Amino acid sequence: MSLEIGPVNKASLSKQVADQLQEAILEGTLKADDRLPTEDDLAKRFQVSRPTIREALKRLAAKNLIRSRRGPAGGTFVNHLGTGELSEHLTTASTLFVSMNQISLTEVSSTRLEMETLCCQLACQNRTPSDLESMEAELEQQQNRNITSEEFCAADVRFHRAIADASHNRMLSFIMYTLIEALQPVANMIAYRFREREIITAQHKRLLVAVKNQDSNLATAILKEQIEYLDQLHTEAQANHQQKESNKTLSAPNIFGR
Amino acid sequence: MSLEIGPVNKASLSKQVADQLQEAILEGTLKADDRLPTEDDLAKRFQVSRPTIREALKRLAAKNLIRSRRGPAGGTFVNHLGTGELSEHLTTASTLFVSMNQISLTEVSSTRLEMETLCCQLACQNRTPSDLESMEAELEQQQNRNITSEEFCAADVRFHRAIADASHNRMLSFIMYTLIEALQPVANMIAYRFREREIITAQHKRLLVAVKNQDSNLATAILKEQIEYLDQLHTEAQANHQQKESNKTLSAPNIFGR
DNA sequence: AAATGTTAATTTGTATTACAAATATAATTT
DNA sequence: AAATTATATTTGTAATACAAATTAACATTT
Repeated sequence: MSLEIGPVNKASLSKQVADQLQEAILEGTLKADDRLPTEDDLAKRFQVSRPTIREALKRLAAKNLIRSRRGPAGGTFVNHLGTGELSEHLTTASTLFVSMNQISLTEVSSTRLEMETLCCQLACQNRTPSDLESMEAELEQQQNRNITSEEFCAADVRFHRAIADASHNRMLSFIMYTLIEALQPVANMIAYRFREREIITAQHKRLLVAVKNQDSNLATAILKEQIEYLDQLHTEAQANHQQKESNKTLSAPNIFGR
Repeated sequence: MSLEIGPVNKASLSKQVADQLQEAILEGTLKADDRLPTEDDLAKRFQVSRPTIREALKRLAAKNLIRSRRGPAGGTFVNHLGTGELSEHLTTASTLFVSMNQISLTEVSSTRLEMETLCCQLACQNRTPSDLESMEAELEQQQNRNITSEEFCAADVRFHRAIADASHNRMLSFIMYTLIEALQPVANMIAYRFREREIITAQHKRLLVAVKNQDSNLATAILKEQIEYLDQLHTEAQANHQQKESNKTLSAPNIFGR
């Protein structure tokens, strides 16, 4: 019998297994909520040991492609990836990207301005009553002076997400989620004071009206105004932050002390 | 003595370890090309077994955060993540997104058109001689009639990546890489015939000149022309493809036959 | 002395086995 | 009949051993 060895597969077994499983998911052989065979089963089918299978599964778990539960009726299942999970996944990647490649927040911010402008234009065309409602809901939260700045930030994020969704272009929403998220640290750093909150909220209010009236030019102008305002705040805040940064000792117990 | 148990950490050990390591990379404690302690060392430091460490490492490996080699002077190293590696990671996510959420390629394509237009405008402003060189290099490859259609597609992808890079906005490049990649299956499906290759290549040639001359209007017009042309080809090809699809039996040896 | 081949040590990759923890189902008891 | 307990199943963790790869040192030969 032919041994079928040939050019030895260089990739590690766990990677090969992971790739085959991922392929099956992508191909649709394994659909959302499908249950994979048990680890023992997989080990038998792939003719490898269980730890190898587990390493492969961890690769997929890191990509949020699968989840697993213990017990009978437990097992490993294919995740149904929605905008949420995937953009979460994107976010970690882009956060990494921003932090490792020392991308200036200016670059991120300018990209966001351009893309959100695009969203705005589309939103003016395609917004439905339900889109306007979700924007309005967030706006009301922002007008409540009793919420913490974290809550205000979160409502801010959701407001901008609502604009993205109103574009009714899911690919665009997907990307915007990431961009908004990537700038979240900045928003937190600014940690809106009440005065700034009011300005932002007022801008949001005008923006909502513009979108409702399908006035694309006005909407994009307000958007530009807001993002430039935020950039300005950020630049101002940076000086203060620099000080804190230099005082900050590495408090986390360093595992890699050498 | 207080037992320090409290609300038991619900997350699995391997996840906790992975998170701590990722944190260390993000924080900068572990820099690019740094070598992690050996797996045995890590096992001792984290007080867990080696398989657990390995599962954690596989999670990071799946994100392309680390690489490992065997042997002395081998070990596990932190990757220096560029646009390429990270977007490769994202590609699976966005491909999934497109395939699972049934996003119409129209949406993806229109998003790409808008974003690449933006890239083009910036590229006209900021392109350096080296940018033009890399575009030219890919163009020459495309003019060679002896390459396969896969190679042509790859050169096409690289050409558009070069435009994205010429914008000199890394965040934008990052997103564009993902978008270009997400449309790669479409390009493969069209599987350029020679006639179409020539048209595409001619468009690229004009595009290069326009970018070189910093003629933003012309460049974006050509881009629009190309993407609309591709959309048209795609629509035509879809009919033919539908047939093949229905004839296609699941040829791959199905591991999950039940 | 220099080049080359060989051996040994180190580190990741894989396999085996065993047990712990969680959880759903079935059986048992009240 | 309801609550509780057993039990079986499946993932999570551990310990250990060996295989494969690769580097470095050493020995051998020219």
